[in-house]
Amino acid sequence: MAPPQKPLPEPTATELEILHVLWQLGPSTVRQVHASLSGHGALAYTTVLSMLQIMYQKGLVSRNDSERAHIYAPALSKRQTQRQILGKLLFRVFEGSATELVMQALGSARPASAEEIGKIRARLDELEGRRK
Amino acid sequence: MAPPQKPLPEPTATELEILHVLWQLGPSTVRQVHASLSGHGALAYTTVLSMLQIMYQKGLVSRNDSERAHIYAPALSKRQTQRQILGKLLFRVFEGSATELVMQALGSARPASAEEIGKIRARLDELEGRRK
DNA sequence: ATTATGCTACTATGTGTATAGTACTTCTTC
DNA sequence: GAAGAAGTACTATACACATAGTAGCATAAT
Repeated sequence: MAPPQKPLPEPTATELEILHVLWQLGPSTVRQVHASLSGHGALAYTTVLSMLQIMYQKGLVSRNDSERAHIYAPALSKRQTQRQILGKLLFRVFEGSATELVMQALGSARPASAEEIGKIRARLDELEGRRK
Repeated sequence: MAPPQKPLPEPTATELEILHVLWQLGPSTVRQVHASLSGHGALAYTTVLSMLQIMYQKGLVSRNDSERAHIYAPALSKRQTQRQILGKLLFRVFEGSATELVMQALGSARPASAEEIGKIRARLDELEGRRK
């Protein structure tokens, strides 16, 4: 079956775990993903296989089946995925107010080192510069 | 049945829509929620009822059934809920990096007015002050 | 009092998620 | 070439979500 051209659903929590592996390792086989995921209450090999098949159907990953062991790769970059999810969240949870989102993020989550704060400031400067 | 004392699950997308209504209107009957929700492809009255019953079981809303028409109220404030969701998201999607989250939020979503940016800066100052 | 109205409880269905097993196929290695 | 290993496809199950209908009870209206 050819990769469907649907509007790419949001990955679920488990799917995200798998995607994180793929972003880190690059294109990988089921076995590699499974190995990288094995730790605590690890998933069965066939479960990872099933997940990747489902994700392929959804279009969340692409796959190369020219070799015996198919090789899966993320359809979208980590950045792109993060943006997509954040975009949805923005409306679902924050009624579209990016500022509220950022303020909450800076309030609840441990904010970051001084250096990190600097990076955020730089970004703000950039935004203002572009805007003015 | 008494309100269960479980660890409060994350509200789903539909549940959030209902919560937004409750946050806006304050404690409300099913009818009020349903009315406030009716617009586009509105839900049936009984669907809203069912949702609220489920949400009550989950502990997402409290309810006062002293009157004939039960009155539902959010269990957590909007702020609290937003934080909870953001906290989970932080790990699911951003591997715990609050800075990454904020940067992405400032990059993708329309960033906010100059005034809003000021608010964010103020928050950063606060954080630095506290930390140094 | 009888009817009509409004409200909740209970039940139901279709779809998605998470999880995994079985069976079939294809290499690889004696 | 027979046997074992490794891989995928297909099937299955249990639970959650979204949606809504029906029945039964309580209140209100005549």
